[in-house]
Amino acid sequence: MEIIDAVNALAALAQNHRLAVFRLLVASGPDGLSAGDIANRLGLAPNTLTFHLDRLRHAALVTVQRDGRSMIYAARFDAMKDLLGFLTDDCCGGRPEICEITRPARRRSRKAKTCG
Amino acid sequence: MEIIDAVNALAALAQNHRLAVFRLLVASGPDGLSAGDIANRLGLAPNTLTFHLDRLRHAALVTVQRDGRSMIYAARFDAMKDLLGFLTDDCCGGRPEICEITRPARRRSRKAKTCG
DNA sequence: TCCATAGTTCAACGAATATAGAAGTATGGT
DNA sequence: ACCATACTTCTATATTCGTTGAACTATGGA
Repeated sequence: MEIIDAVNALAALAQNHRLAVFRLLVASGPDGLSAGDIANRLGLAPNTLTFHLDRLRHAALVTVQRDGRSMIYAARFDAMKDLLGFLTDDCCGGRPEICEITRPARRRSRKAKTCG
Repeated sequence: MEIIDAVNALAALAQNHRLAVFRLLVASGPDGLSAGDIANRLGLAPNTLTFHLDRLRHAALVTVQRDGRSMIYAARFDAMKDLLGFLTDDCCGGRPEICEITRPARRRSRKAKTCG
């Protein structure tokens, strides 16, 4: 991942509505949601939502797919993973004992693969 | 972490110079770097750099400390960790078998706490 | 074909952003 | 006290961003 891609992804997420949309899609899993569902849940005007979904799409953070009259949007988990990895690249360069960043918080047991 | 905090942090990182600064600080570890060092390495004008460092500081992503005439900036690893966690909260809600996001790639062994 | 539904595109506007130049503040050395 | 160094603050400006209202496209049903 190049820095320009990371900046685009971060800029796409750096807005309250877009971040809410993306998190909603992340929580919804690979099946995604229709634009209408997203608009209803977040209380956004359809054209405003299109604007934000476009930004997420151009940043490669979501995919779209038509289903009848609906457009189904879904989070791109691979892109998300790339971004998180990029942010922590070369962390503490050479002093790994300091860096605990990518350890994703509450891992309560090996069986409970929490996603958070 | 509230969504507003996440948006602020993401917005702070969503700019090529700021992302470069932050990654440089992340790679430099807890000792940080002086503003002058950062400016030299990244080729930024001092006032421009101050502007960007301010944004990172207000987003709680870096700390500052005076050392003689120099200002020493360092990454806040705790804030970074919080942000990454927030992005993946409730991931795939209820279907953890799908979600591999927060698994930070190469974890070669439990002893080698790689930072990437 | 006619119409409703589901989204998208376009134009306009106020607000926020990034940068540069100039001036200002604080520390250290002589 | 004087000066240089190291940053910061102030002012101005061009650019980008987010929202709205209106018009437009595409699909599905009667």
